[in-house]
Amino acid sequence: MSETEPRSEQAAPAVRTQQPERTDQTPEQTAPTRPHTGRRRNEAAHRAILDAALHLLADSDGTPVTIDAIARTAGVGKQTVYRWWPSKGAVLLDALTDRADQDVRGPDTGTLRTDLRTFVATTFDAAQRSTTASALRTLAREAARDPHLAELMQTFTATRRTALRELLSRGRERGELAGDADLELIVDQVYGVFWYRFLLGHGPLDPNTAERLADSLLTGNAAD
Amino acid sequence: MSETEPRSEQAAPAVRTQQPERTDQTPEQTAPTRPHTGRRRNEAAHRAILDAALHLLADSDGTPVTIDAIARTAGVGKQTVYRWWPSKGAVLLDALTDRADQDVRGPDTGTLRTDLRTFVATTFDAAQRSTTASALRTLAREAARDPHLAELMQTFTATRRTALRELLSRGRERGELAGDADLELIVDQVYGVFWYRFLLGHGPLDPNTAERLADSLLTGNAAD
DNA sequence: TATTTGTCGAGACTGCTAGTCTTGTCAAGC
DNA sequence: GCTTGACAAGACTAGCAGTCTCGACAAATA
Repeated sequence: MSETEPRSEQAAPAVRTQQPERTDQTPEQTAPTRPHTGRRRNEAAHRAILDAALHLLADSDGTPVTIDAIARTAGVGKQTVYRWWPSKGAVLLDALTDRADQDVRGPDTGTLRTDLRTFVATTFDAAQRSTTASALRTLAREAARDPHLAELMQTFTATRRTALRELLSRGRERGELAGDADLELIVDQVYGVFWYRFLLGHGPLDPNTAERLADSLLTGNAAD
Repeated sequence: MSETEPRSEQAAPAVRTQQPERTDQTPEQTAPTRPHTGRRRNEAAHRAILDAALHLLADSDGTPVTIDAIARTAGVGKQTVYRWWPSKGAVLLDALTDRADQDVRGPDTGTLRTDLRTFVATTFDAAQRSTTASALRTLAREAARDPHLAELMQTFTATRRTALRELLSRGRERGELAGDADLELIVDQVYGVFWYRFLLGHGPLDPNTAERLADSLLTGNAAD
């Protein structure tokens, strides 16, 4: 999620409401740029918060994760959390995407069937990993109530949607899909099934399902 | 939702925690069945609560509907709400399904393509009606946090899923689908796309989309 | 070294909500 | 007239997000 939270070693999250580090920059005024004063940010606390959040997200069996719990687990004051993240959702999303693979480039083997099968199977598989799965589920549930978090998640999923759309687009140009195929609808069929089964858990998200889904989408939208 | 909340003129909801009306029945003991004493249930209040809930559900622009607001709008004490429904979610779901068409029998024209197109289009259309749409969205968001409500909603949606599955099953027996077609996956593609677009609102749920989706599902799962 | 600036942990506090409990009232049957 | 149970009103508890305050502490500067 580098586009939403471009954190580096010392940078603050982009979504901060106030950015204390930048108040001295004040463009248009030729204020003397004073690089930094005062105590520095505690990186250990920063890490501890993210770790605690991820840990709680993964452990919580549906029960919502509270900021109090995160702060207590991290051995940190609540204000320290709110100093660096604007809301609970931002912390949770940041914790989840912190270590996630950011360059979601879809496969490009030259054959749409292979690419799509791989993409769907990889998507299903990645979400199933026990560390991620519970955390992602909890996050999605939180997003249902928190519009701010929902927005953050949209930009997160948009990256993956785009990768899939481009994968399909390449295939369509090669004639492996009908010229008038509705790529957006195909994307939604993949992610619709994914989220539906992921959140409700009433059906499998195994490699076999991935293959069936990919193949039926190809056949259903094949060139005449 | 008569299967979840079998209310009639005098019956209490099935999901009640305590059932004051039944404490005197105590089976195994041949207690004298005393039919009823005390003041009767106020049907006007009952209706007012459901109406208020539906009204608030439809009006709320994402903001959660509170029990206080329902009670106040209905001109009713909070305890009167909790006397007849076990939780907020139960009230909301009951309000939404109160007037809904309960016999969700899928169409059966003898041709799968027609049946499926109609079913999908009807599903999309029904959810879009302005009265229902906002209420259903709010309800789904509430269900994300309230496991009890989630369970109630599952039994609600199960009826519709079954209708679709049977529609597909009939078509498969007529040879309009491959013998090994994964009906459950097709059902999930329909409802996956539906809920995905309905909740996120990033793509249309119009008749054209319904037709495309139905046709691609048929082609993608056609008999060889 | 002393001062300033800004972070830290701790925890009190506000505001909101679900759900419970209490109180006094009212209606239906005995 | 008495009992029973529904009723409106509203106080109350418990949990949570987010704010505010406090005294301690660390980095840069004078």
